[in-house]
Amino acid sequence: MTSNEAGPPSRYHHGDLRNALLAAGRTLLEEGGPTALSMREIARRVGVSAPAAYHHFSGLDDIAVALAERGFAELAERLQAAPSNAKGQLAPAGMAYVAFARKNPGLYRLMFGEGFHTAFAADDRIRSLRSAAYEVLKAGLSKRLPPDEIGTAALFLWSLTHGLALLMIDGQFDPGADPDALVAAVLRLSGKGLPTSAGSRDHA
Amino acid sequence: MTSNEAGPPSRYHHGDLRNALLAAGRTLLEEGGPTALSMREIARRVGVSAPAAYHHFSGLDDIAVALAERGFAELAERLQAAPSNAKGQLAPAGMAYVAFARKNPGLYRLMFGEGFHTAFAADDRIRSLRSAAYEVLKAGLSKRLPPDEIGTAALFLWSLTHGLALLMIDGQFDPGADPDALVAAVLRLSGKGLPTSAGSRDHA
DNA sequence: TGTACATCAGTGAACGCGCGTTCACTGATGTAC
DNA sequence: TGTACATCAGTGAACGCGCGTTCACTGATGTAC
Repeated sequence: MTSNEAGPPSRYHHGDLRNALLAAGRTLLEEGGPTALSMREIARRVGVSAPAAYHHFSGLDDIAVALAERGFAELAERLQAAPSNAKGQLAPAGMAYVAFARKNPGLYRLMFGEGFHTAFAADDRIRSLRSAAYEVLKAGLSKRLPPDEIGTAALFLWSLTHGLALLMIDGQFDPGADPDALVAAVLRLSGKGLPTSAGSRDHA
Repeated sequence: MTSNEAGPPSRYHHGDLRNALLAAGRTLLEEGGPTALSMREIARRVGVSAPAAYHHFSGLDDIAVALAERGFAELAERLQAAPSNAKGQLAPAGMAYVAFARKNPGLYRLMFGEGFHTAFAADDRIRSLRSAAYEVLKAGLSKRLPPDEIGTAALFLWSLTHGLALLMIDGQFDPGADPDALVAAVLRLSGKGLPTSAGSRDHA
């Protein structure tokens, strides 16, 4: 008789309202993007009055921050899990990055859009999760590049994956029959472009 | 005594309200991004009642479309004016692209965000201006690449510039003391990455 | 085991806001004669 | 050159909406004795 079984449909005390609100927020995000995020709609979906949410979050910003935190944590995890880090290959990390954005377009837009930018910048956990994700990128690069080129190369790679992800998410081009193959092909160009394989070293 | 001199501050008939509304809309866009775009606020800034705007636009979407049209026209123009097209170099076009976005961040977000996506997709002029801009990119590539690789390469280049532009616009990283130099450095990596200079051809 | 009570987690009603849009209107303009 | 009138481009008031948030409240829970 714990409170997290698939329990009685309505109780006065919800039992796990905080998580339920976050789940609803996330769904809402995927349905209508960051601008659709709304206190009242989230509460409505959970079947609870809007003021109830204030027992768990200080306001809408607070919910957005919590959602973004989870998003950055998941993104960092996916990047770390990608095989790229081990072998110094970049494409797998890039694929994982774009795949995350494509699977969670609303969340991704929340994380990187300007809407809650100031709120996110003030949140320590988000800041550290963000930089953790970025470090994964850089770690992959450190196996191929001299230290002083890593910063630029990381920004290059981030720009490419971020841009590609957003273009796809926003439906800015026709991805054709096999979007994954297209992503792979585009990312492959980045690999060729990085100095390790771009110069004469491959052929020396 | 034409109506577009720096004339009497208030007349009943404005004289050039349509353009004034668009100008105000653009300013608003730069101040608060696409979500700040509002019929009432635009009218307020021009010093006119909100319903007056309906004599010139069918609604807010219509204003957004008109603003985006101008944006795409300007972007296409800047890309065409970049020296890249002539010499087959890509960096100048990339620089011009990112520069446009950085100079008009609100407009750029309007153009490529999801907010008015359906409205834009239904607009013929926007569609053709968009593809005109894209053709400039492809034209530059056609001088360096076999035809069957151009599609992927163009998407690569677009992703890179789009991503870099948005990361900068949204303040997602610290651009350091010389942002332009950073942009140039990042774009340079893309040049090295494209097959023309990436393989052994440079060294054969 | 039973009861008093503090605490926690909900509720409905309400406030004030800004928005897009519609309406019936009026003032200004320009054209026909 | 003067006047009637159609047309155009504004106006203020109003509708209905959804929002974030606050308030005073009540129902449920769990702990001390």
